[in-house]
Amino acid sequence: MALRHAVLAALLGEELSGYQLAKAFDVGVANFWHALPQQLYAELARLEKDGLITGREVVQDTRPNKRLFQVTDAGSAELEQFTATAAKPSSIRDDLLVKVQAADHVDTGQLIAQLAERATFAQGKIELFERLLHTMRGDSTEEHFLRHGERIGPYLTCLRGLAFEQGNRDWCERSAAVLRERQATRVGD
Amino acid sequence: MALRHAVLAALLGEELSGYQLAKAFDVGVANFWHALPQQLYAELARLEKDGLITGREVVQDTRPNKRLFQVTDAGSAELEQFTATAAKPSSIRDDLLVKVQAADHVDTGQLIAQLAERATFAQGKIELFERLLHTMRGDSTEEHFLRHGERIGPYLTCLRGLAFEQGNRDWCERSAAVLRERQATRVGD
DNA sequence: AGGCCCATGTAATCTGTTACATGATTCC
DNA sequence: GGAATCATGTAACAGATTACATGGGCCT
Repeated sequence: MALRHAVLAALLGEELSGYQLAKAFDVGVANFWHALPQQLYAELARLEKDGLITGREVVQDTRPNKRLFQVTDAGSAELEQFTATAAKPSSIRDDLLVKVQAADHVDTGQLIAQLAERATFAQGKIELFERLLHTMRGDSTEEHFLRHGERIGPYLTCLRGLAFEQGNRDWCERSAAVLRERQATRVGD
Repeated sequence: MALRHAVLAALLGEELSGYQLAKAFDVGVANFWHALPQQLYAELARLEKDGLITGREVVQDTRPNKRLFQVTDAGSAELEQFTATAAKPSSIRDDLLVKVQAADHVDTGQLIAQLAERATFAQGKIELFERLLHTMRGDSTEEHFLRHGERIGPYLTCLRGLAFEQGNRDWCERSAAVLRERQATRVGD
């Protein structure tokens, strides 16, 4: 039941609509959790029913109306309690790693192509995260912002996302290079 | 349907029983995928039914009998095909990140404690992965092993696992330090 | 005219987790 | 004597993904 808490955490600083939340939880941005729009709309309905968030309708003329949600006191308390319970460690679950595990038994060309593609994707996220970090800290240095900034939670999670994608990029490039070199060696044997 | 392929990839090099697989996919070891024993037994049954693996009974007197599974030609072909399809990027999904996202609104002491605990856990995995890597490459250097070793797939995925846990450890320590310093600052204000 | 963005959902299916069940052997 | 390890599952439930549905406005 952690999506529940992820949504609460996302709504802490700002009122958001389901649609805006969906963008924040999308693969392109999600720096601390990932979920699809359908899950989010369902979760928002449940959270509202349970009184942990409240929604207010915002009428728009040029676009469809939307509902903005904010966390209630009960929601805050729920998050507080969640934080107090032990977290189980997260683990990797990645299609690409499965393919690399089988690297010695499958088509190397395909694998190298996919590693290159993933490295590019990771690079894109790295640049996005760097922009986000810069926006959050404004003109301060990171050091100063982390000491004196008002809201550092999102900054810290974004730092983790950044390091994760740097890890992905570096590992993809290294693995692709290794596989390429072995291809060349085999030909030369 | 990637658990299916993760199991096939794990069985590529060696015959394993459900129990042995379960240990390999456990949180403590899993370097490229994670799954519980129940999932694995179910998946093995399905894979065997579909002819992608075959099992053979091994009778033991001092321990319960076990079934060892190996990948069939059809299983290999399935993996090959899986490798050819595009992989969707993996994303982070971690309770601890959710808590840090809410760092500015929840009990800081609790959070610091959990970050410290996670850092210790990560350190344990780092040491485990380092031992595993050393075992796999034997007396060769990493460079030499990756160029000329026979089976490098598991080595590469283990490298990713290692980097991931180093990232976890470093981030946990950094975040805990930041939160601790802010606590101190607040008291001193 | 075609495609993307805003905005919200329902329904069916697939995957993953939690709880439960059994029973012998080895280690402390 | 009690805990951990070996060894294999079933059943119920929770969570996530895929497919489908709707409809106006904006951009090229």
